[in-house]
This record gives sequence, structure tokens and C-alpha cells, in this order.
Amino acid sequence: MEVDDRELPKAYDPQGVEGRIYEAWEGSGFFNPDNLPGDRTEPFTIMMPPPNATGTLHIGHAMFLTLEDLMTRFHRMRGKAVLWLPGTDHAAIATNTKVEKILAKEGKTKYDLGRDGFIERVKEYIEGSRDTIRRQIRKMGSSCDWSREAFTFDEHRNRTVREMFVRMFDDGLIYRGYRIVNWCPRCESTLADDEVEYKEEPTTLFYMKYGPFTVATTRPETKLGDTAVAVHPEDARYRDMVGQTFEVDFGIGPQQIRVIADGGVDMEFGTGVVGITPAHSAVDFAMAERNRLPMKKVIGEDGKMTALAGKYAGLPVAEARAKLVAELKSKGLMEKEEEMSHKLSVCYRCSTAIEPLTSRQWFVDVNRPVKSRGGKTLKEMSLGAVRSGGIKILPEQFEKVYFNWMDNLHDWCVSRQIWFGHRIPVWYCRSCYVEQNAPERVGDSSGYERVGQAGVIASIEPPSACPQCGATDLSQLVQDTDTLDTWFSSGTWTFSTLGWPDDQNGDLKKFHPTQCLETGYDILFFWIARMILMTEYALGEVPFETVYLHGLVRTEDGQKMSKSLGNIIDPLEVAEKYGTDAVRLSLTVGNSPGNDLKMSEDKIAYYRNFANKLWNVARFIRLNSNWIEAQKLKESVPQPKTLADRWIFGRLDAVITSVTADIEAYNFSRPGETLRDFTWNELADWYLEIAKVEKRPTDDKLDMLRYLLLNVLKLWHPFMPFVTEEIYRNFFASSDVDFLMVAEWPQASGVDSGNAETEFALLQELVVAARNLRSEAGIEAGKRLEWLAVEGGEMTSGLVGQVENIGRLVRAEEVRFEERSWFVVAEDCRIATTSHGMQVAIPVGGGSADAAAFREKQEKELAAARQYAEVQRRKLDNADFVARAPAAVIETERRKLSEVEDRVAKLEEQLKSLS
RNA sequence: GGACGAUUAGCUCAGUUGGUUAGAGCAUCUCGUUUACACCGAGAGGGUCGGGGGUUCGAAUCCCUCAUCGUCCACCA
Repeated sequence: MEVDDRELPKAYDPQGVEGRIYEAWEGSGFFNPDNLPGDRTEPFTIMMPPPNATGTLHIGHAMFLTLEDLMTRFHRMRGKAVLWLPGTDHAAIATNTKVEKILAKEGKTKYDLGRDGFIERVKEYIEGSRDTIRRQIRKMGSSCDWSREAFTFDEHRNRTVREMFVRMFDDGLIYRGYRIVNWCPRCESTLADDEVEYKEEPTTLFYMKYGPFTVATTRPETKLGDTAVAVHPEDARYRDMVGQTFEVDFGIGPQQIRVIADGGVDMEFGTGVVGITPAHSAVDFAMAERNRLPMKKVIGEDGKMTALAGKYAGLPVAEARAKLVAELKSKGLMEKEEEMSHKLSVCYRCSTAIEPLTSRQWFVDVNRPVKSRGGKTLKEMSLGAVRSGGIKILPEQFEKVYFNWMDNLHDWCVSRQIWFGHRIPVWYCRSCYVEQNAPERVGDSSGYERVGQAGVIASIEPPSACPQCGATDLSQLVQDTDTLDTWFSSGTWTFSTLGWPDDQNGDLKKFHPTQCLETGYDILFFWIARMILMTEYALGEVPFETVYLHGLVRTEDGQKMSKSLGNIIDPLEVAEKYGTDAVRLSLTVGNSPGNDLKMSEDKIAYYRNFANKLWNVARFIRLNSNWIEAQKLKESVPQPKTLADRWIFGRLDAVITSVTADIEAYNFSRPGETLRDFTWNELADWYLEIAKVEKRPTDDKLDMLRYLLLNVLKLWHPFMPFVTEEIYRNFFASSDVDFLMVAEWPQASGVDSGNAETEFALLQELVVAARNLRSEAGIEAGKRLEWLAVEGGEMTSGLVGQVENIGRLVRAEEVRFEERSWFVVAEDCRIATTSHGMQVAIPVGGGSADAAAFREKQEKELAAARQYAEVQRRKLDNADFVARAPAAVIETERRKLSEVEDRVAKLEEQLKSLS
């Protein structure tokens, strides 16, 4: 690209750059690994956690896009075949609910549209809004391969889901059973255990007379479905009654109640007697299973009492409760009422109270051995994948959380009664299928439908005949009306996106298992656990090698961001205001896996300033050099000439090494800080300042500057892709298709910088000491000064040099330092001593106005030095230390002691001369 | 109730197998517009690393204990 002579704008202008750059990137085709230059055999793959197709980008999305893009760009520059595959999620329940709400506004329900009409409506809605999220993902600079974009509800995913279901069914892992589930009466669907949330609510605890007992309950209406009472096995009050049966009547006729003993009962709570309602409580259901109790379903899927509730039938539960309580009171059967607080379970989508009830649902059996996987159960496979180290979870502590959850995993209820979702690929043959009756007693295996059940056909394509009875009348084959849990389809995300099951030799072979899955810790169970389970089952391998869990983005004072609190930071708004690079950097630095990140606009503004700093570093180099044919030089490693050259070279090498190692190890915050410190504090504040005061930049210097700039740009690119690419295209690019994005990642030059680091540190100390003196003496900036420094405390007289003002000391010092000649002039000097024992003096003229203050400072320093010397002496007097510490450590400690003793001596002498 | 974390400067956090006198950014204070950048530069102050005990020649780092906070899971019928 031609370098024109037009001056670059003083400040970096992201708004004018980002759109153009992203278009150029996308147009280059390099987001697609197939188009990357060179021979790339090693893959690096990340599957993007698909945002809701109907959503808009929030700061959490911005964070994961930033981190994933960082990894993607880094590994692309490292020469790998990088695939970052984007996609969107159909989010079954969420989208279903949203569309239902829209319909409600039109005064309609889903029943007005019918099943097919409703799904069409949902699809239209998704199509209408999906471009928004796509555009917003681009806005963050995401270098993902749009040509492979996937959707969790497209044809291919549907094909995958059917294949998975049928395989699992045939392996006996999927069964249909009559079990207790979490039921949302509003959604009219089941919910998985982890889709239930809890809300603290005041409630009334009723103490009701219950045959020979008194039982405390918050839900008297469920007592109509009781078939037992339970007491603790060690409860002396009731021990004699265990095993007996008695009758109660709450006004709907007699109920047979057995007395059982179960360790799950809390003797302290209420009366220590629990009414057991197997059909409407998960805990009771479990007890009923242990004791083979009969169940009685008194609440229906519509949230109303069933026929079994006698005269209460048809009433909503709340009304039934009120009526029953009134009746019990009037009969004197209500002993007392207590107000208490209690955690109500609610639907995570619509916050409606969950009604636990027994229902016929499809389950995935996690404890059944799978022949094709060496007899391991799904649970064992999922545990083994992490336990064996095949999957590494970051931060590591979440591995324990994962094990804990997996160990306690129950069969997974995968059927949902909502319309929008992947339909369960099961058909019933009307001529031979007989629906099993609900089992009479909990725990009976009757009522469970499994592989081989007459008339139940699990099939990838609609069957043309019933394999059991041979019926071929298609109208007699009816598909199950339920849909699958949305996580059943997202569980296949890493391999369904790569062609499974139809094409297993292309992308799947090349890119699976993926290298990293980056997502929030809040969906460790929902999603990650399901992906591991599904992938281990389907492919017998892990879905990803590393799981990187990020935290939540919170406000400055640690609150959760929410629209209702009005404290959200809209990533698009701030990206527009401060630039995407600034937003990205503010989401990277200070962010560590598993920890929440506090975010503020100030922080973003700070990194906006930094992006501008980088811009100006580039601009300075350009303006102060005869910048021609830069590209010719960009591959060469220049030879460092001066101390500063050697120093910055050593520093750059160290930075390249540590940044590379950190990113490889999924550590993103520290390399950001390392680079910021290097760019700002070392390159700009020292190296460029030194370069500035050199009389005339030589060609060597220019090569140095170019080399430094190019490497800095490369190192920053994964963090701040836009500003770095823009500078690159202005300064280095040889053509329109020459992109920093695919430049080679820097390697340490390996040039020997000798002892430059130590020497430069001494120089810096001298300069700082001199600046301090100037500051203390109140010498105004423009004043001509003579400055002096002395090495080793040996003061000799002689003029070192005259400089325009003290701020320009750097150059003179540096030159002198190379020559190792330090001098000091005699009179009226302020003297400072660096920690390495060098002294700097500045003539103040007119005497030392502040001699007392200066003396005080020196005294303080002396005291500190003496104390330190004492500590060192004691350390070395310790026989154990000398005997046991490594020789190198002792040597270091001895050296430190002699250094500090020298310093003490120097300070003492100096103070003597001051008095 | 179970599990897992956290506690370092006023704030946000680093601190890599225990080893220089514990670091950075922000904020504060002082000085400064020196043509790369005021979206800037130069400097200063500020910490007995939550309390207590232990292991060690040596502890922010390892162990025990207490306190406070946080998250997840389970959950009272």
C-alpha cells in the first residue's frame, strides 16, 4: 500500500475505521480456515456459544466474543488452521414464550393458529430478528467463519437430533415413564431440574388434625392426594405406630394412610410428622419409591384439582386451598397457623409457580451401561472425560463443582410440551400400541415404555409401517406431540456443526475434538455437561479439550446489570462512543476465569486513551522518520546500537515470550497488562523520549523503530484488532490484501542485550533522582541547568553537560552512561542517592533553601538502610539458614548485606558533610 | 444443611511449585502545554497481605481455627 504524505489524524478515530476494516477482513476470506495462507495442519477450533436468535447483544456477549476472538486471532497468527464457528440458538422455551406474548397482544393464543401455524409464526419472528445479532457480532470485530454459520433449529440440527434420539432409544437409554416432574402450568410443559428457580416468599404453615397425628403443611390441598405419613425412624413419639394403617377424611371421603419411617424426615420441623403426597412432591415421590406407596394425582396439568379431589375437582389450587382450609377450620380440624418464609419454586422463564406432579415423560437414563461404549453409563462417561484429564476446566475449582453435580445426576427429562422445538421422533401405531397405565405404586416398573414396546416406533424418518404389527396405514401412525428439551439439541453443538452424522470425514475429522469451549459458568450444567454427555456417547471422544469459564459482568459497585435497574452498559453504545478496541480491552484486562468482572465507563475511556496512545506512538515514529519503503525492511531484525536499543530489545524479547506463554495458557489479563506497561511505560515514556533527543535519526534507528512498532502491533492485534490493523495498513501493508490479521506472530529475536537491563535500570534511577531534585528545588521547567551525577560516591568535579532543561536530561545521561563517566560539581548542589548507591547532584544556585527537609529525608533513608542491614546480618547469623538454604540464596543474601552496608556508610558520610 | 471460593493500598485487582525491602491501574496530592499524544508528561504519599495459632532458617504464599462476604447445589413438608 502506498504510504502517502498526508498527516495522520492527531487522535485515533475508531468510528471512521472499524466498519471499513471489518469489511476488508470479511472480504479477504481469512475468517475461513480453508483460505488461510500456508500449509496449516494443526487446527484450533472454537464453537461459539450461540446467542438467542431473537436477542440483542449485551455486555456478556461482548465479553465472550472478545475472549474468543482473542484466542482465534492469536492462533491464526501462530499458523494454525483456525475455525471459529458462529451460530444462533432457537432457545425453545424462551422464544415460544416471547411469541405467545406477541400473540396475546393481538388478542390471540397459539390455539388460534394451530401447531403448524404457530411454528411458522415463530420462524418468521426469528428470521425477522436474527440479522440484528449477526450484525452486532460483527461490530465486536469477531473473526468467525460466517460461511459455516449454524442454527440450533435448522434442518441439519434437526437431522442430528433425530439421529441421536433414535440411537439412544435403540441402546435403551431413552424410556418413557410415569414420574414426578417439574410442571409449569403457564408454559404447560415440564422443566428440567436446573430450569427451576427459587423465590423467597412468605407463606402460612397450617397445622391440621390428621387422624391420630397433627401434620404441618403449607399446602393443605395436596393432602387430598396423601397415601402415607412419614416419621423419623428414631422418633420415640411415633415409633410404635410405624407400619400401621389408618383412615382420614378431609371431606372427600376416606383415605387410606400408612405410617412409614424415613430418615429424610426432620423431627424438629412442625410436629415431626409429614403427610406423604407421592404424586405432587419430589421428596415424597422418592420416599414413596423406597416404600412402594400408591400414588394419587389430585392436581392436573392445567393447575386445577382433578376428579380424584372429589368436590374440589376443577378448582384452581389456590381456591381449593382456601376452601379446604375454611372447611377444616369450621370442623375444628385446624389446630393452628404459623407465618413462615419459604422458597417457592418457579419457572425460570415465566416465574410461574411450579407444580410438581406425576406425568408420562421421556427420560434419558444416565445409569444404564452402554454396550458400544464398553459398558459405561452416560454418567460414567461424563465423569471420566474430566477425571481423566481429557477435558480441562478453567478455573480448576469448577471441576469439583462439575463432579459434585454429575455424581448426583438423575435421569434427564427431555420431553417438553411446548410446540416450538425439535419434535420427538417417536410414532405410535394405533393398531398395536396400548398405552401403559400409570403404575399403581411408585417404583413399579409397569407403566414404563422402552425399546421393544409394542407400537412404539422411534425412527429417524417417519415410518412407513409398524415394525411390530406390520400395519402400513400411515394414518394409524401418529407422532408424539412433545418436543425435546432445547439442551438436547445444543448438546450436539460441537459435532452437529461439523457435519455429523452425514459427513464424518470432512470438517468433523479435521476440527473435532475442538480445542476450547468458552462460556459463562452459569451454564456449566445446562450446556457443558450435556455436550460432554452427548459427545462421549455419539463419538466416544471429548467435545473440547479446554473449558474456559468466564464470569459475569457487573457494575462498578458489584451489582448485577439488569435493564430494570437501569444500570446496564450497552456494548454497542460504548463501542460507538469509545471504539470497539477500548471495549474489548476493558473486558480483557482484569478478567480472569470464573471471576466476575466489574465494568465501568471510566475503564472503557481509559482504554480508549490507550488506543490513542498506540496510535500516537505510530504517528510519532512516522513523523520523526523518513518513512519510505518501510515494507522492504519489515522482515529484518535490526542490530541494536545504543544502550537504549539493547535495553528495549531485551525487553521486547521478554514481552514476546511471556505474552505468548500466557495466551497459550488461556491467561488473557496478564499479557494485556504486560503489553500496556511495555508500550506505554517503556517504549513511549523511555525509549521514544531518548530517541526524541538524538540529533538526527539514523537509518539504524529508523529500522529499530519500525521493528519495534511492527512487533508491538502484532502482539496487540488479538486484543485490539481494529487500531492495530489500521496502523498496519497505513504503515506496513504492501498491498490491499496484506493483513496484520494473518501476519506471523512475533518470535523473540534472541539478540544478546548483554547487561543492558541492569545498566538501563541504573540510568532510570539517576534520571528519576535528578527529576526529583528538580522538583524539590522548584526549578522551573524552561531553565537551563547543569546536571551532574557521580558513580560510587566518588565525587570529582567537572561539567558533564548543559541541557535545555531538566526534562531533557535523558539523552545526556544516556550518552555519558555509555562512557561510564560520572562527575559532579562542587558548590550548592542538591544531592540524591539512588538505591544502587549512585548520586545525582543538581546545582540550585543561591544556596539550599530546603536543606533541613533534605537532611531529614536522608536521615530517614539511613535509618531504613540500617534496619535492613540488621535484618540481613541476623539472617546470615542464623546457623540453620546457612546450613540449609541453597548456596545461591546465601550468596545473594551476603551480597545484599555488603551492598546495604556500603549504602549505610555512604549515607553516614553524606549526612556528616551536610551538617 | 452440603459444597466451592474469597478477604493484599481509599477503589479494582496482580503476586506462577515458600526466597530481594509486597506490585500495577484508578483515585488523591504537587509540578508542568517541552509540536507524537492534555484521550498528555514528570513526581509524591498510601499496605504489620481479615484476626489468632502452627510448620519452616524464612509465610501474602502451606496447615489449623475464628470472623466476614460471595457463589452453586439441596431443601422444611
